[in-house]
Amino acid sequence: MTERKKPYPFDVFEPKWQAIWDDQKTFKTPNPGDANFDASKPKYYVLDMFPYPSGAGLHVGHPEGYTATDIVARYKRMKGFNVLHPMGWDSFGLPAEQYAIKTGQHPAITTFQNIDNFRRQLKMLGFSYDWDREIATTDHDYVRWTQWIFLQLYHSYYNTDLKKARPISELEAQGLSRDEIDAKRLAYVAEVAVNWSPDLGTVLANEEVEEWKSKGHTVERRPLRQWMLRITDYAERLIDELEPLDWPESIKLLQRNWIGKSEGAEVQFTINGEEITVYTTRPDTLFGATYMVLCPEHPLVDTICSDEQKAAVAAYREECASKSDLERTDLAKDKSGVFTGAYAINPVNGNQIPVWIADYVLMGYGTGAIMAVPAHDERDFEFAQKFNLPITQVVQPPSEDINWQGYCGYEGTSINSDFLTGLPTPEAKATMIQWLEEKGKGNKKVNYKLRDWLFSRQRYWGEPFPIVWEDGHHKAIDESELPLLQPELDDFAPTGDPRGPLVKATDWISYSETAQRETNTMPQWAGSCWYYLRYLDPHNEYRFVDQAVEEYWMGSSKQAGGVDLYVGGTEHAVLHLLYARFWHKVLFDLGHLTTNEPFHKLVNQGLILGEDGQKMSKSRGNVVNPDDIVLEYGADSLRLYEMFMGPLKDVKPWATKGVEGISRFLARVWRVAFRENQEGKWELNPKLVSGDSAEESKILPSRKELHKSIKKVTQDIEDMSFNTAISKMMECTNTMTSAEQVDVTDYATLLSLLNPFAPHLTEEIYSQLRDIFPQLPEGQLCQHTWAVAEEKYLIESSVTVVVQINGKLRDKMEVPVNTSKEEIEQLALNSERVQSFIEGLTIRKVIVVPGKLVNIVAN
RNA sequence: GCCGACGUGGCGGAAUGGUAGACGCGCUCGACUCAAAAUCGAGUUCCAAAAGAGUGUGGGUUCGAGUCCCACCGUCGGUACCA
Repeated sequence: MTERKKPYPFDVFEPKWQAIWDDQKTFKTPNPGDANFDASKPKYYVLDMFPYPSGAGLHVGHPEGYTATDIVARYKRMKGFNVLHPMGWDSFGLPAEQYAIKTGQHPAITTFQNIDNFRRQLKMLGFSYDWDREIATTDHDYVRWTQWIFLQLYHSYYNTDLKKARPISELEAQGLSRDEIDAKRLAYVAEVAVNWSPDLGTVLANEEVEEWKSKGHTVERRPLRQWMLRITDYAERLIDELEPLDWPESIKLLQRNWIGKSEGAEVQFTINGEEITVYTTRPDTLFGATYMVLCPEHPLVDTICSDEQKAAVAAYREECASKSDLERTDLAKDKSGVFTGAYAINPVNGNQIPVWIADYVLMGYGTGAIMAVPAHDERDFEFAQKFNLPITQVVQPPSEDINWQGYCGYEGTSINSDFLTGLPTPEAKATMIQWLEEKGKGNKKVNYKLRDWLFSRQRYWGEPFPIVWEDGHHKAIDESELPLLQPELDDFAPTGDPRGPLVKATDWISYSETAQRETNTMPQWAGSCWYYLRYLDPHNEYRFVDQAVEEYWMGSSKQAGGVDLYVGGTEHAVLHLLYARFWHKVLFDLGHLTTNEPFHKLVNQGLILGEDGQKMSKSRGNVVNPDDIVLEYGADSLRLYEMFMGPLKDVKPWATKGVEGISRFLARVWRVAFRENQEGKWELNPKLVSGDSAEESKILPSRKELHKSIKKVTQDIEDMSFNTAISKMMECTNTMTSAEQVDVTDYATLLSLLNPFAPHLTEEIYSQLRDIFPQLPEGQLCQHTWAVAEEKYLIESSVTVVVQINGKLRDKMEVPVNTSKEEIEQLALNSERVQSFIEGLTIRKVIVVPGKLVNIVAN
């Protein structure tokens, strides 16, 4: 790359201002109780999703959201808010651990190096974070409180009457047994089928399986004893309390679908005198239940299976057990199953129906058993066809055109259904539920797709559980023993032992003569579940966050949720945002927090694609490195370009030519203030004037444009429509560029509008101008008050009114602002062009929109 | 399959139901220069221009539709036997 002259000297002043902000702690935010805290100002908490500090460094996607929040943060400060704008690191994670295994280097070392690199890159972009609040989830001090929160979960249960978490001590007081209590904890142990990767030596979340498989790792299904968090108890609240939040409707929907609420009934069938419960959303179709299906893992399978079918059933169960969730769904097209030899009695008509097992019924949802109604369920229909099972129609579709066979989901009228016959579906459902409840054969039931959260991992680089095992029972260690750090290990490699690599630390494991430590660690989600709370009070040694501080930053009497603005990618629409909401609610229930929701307003930035319109990836070779862009065009150009590309939430392709355009714009802003002299030095542009040297007529066009810009930019920032704000500032700059004179205060005001977007350039120009024009207000622009548009400069004396004939544009005319409707109509009709078009036509109607247009309807 | 978002110049994108294409990129021409770069100025939806056409397609509502309604097509994202 050849070194060419910079269009303006960003390479000199950008590092200079970054150093000033660092040294003077310009963006340090005091807490309530701190010396220079101003309680009269309203608060505003702007949060970014903190990054995982990968070895690859910052991606251009990071500065997109981070610039948006930085603009808002700087704007709100100028508007007179106490602004909290922190940054930190989500620094536990599998990649660091894999790298450690490969190189033998401790993951803490690479993690710290990566954090240093990320911090350098973020500072290079001039974000106004309060770096004194920086945290990393791997900090010992942070781990301590993550573990403390886990203990809050461990020591709580969900009280279904109060619909909130309550301390376990309440159950102890009720005299419940140890096992009964353990079965109610929000953090509990269960034997579950997991995705185990022998070569990674850990279980993986369902959504991680694909990724690691593609990297050549093997993943298998096996039952393991795991820590679980009882998020399902919160399913209802996680749906209901989403409602008042200012989130994109599509994200709310995504969460609702993920939680998957459905309303129906549980129905008791009997097999050989034993009761078995099924769940259905269509109790009105009970008369059409012609067979029953249990999932292969159902506990009743062994007891009901007939001798003749034992071998076949056992073979089928084995086949299913070896399949992963993924393989099971891959084979979704083709139904498989085996007859158990048993028959169930349908409670509504006493019919004997065959009981099958099939893998299209899942253990984890409902009761793991279904009544099959092949006439009105697509899957049951397929299955019944394949195995020649009877099909009985019990719902008449709403229209003759609809084929009832296997057609599901419609509501119609019950037929062939005894006491339900003739009833429309909603009434039939209600009637059936009432009948079941009266006979003690079933009840109304709400079900959720959401499963409990599998919370353990078999990794080294994660928070250890503050738990020990004694006599086969788990128990919490004391809070005073926190943080419980991982032992030092030279070898982190997986052993194949499903307890994880920590089993190698024999000294560490041994807690006492009789007790041993839990060797599982927490998933990466743990740290990201509450980091926004630790920012509030990051150095507190006594509490995870001080109560008064938490109440100030998170509390609000008017809105739901504490963080005023949260910006991040859609990839976290469900998991992170659901997990964080869950933890927040538990802490709220236990009295530790003031709001029941963490994030009031959520905005998702859109993905930035490569120049080729494809997703950026190393293999495609279309990755843009922010370091390169900053070197060539400067940080302000990168910031501005990413905001100018298009609406924040849209997916949009990168174009380096576009960065050049933005760089030209910033150079134009610079050249309103400075011009190059003979020696190539920048000197004051003589068009900048003040006081007596200003000629009203020469400075007025710029001033008018400026005030329009103030209005537009203010509104656009409020709407987070940054691209249009920038185009308005471009227009204003263009006006000043071509003006003969510009009043220096007008120009300074433009700089203050641009300051949140391009902080380095604007501070540099302003500080230089203040040396020449001492009448300008003191201090950095970012500490000034946001400009207010003056009405007198917004008023125009005349407007362009367009004249349409039958909706087609035919003429334009310039009229004084206050011209009456009647006058405008007359002027339009008198226009020569209009005359030529309406010649020979009859005018039917004339519509006049004052100040805008005239539409003449004629034929 | 289902759910959601989106379809506007050569490109990124603007448009409270009221002048479609702001602003920027690219391109063309001009000024400056020995020359180039940079910069500044003019132009740039299509058609040679007038007329006309034009916001994925077809209908509808309206004096007037990119915008509202119905149907369809396409692209992207999420989800996947949830009974």
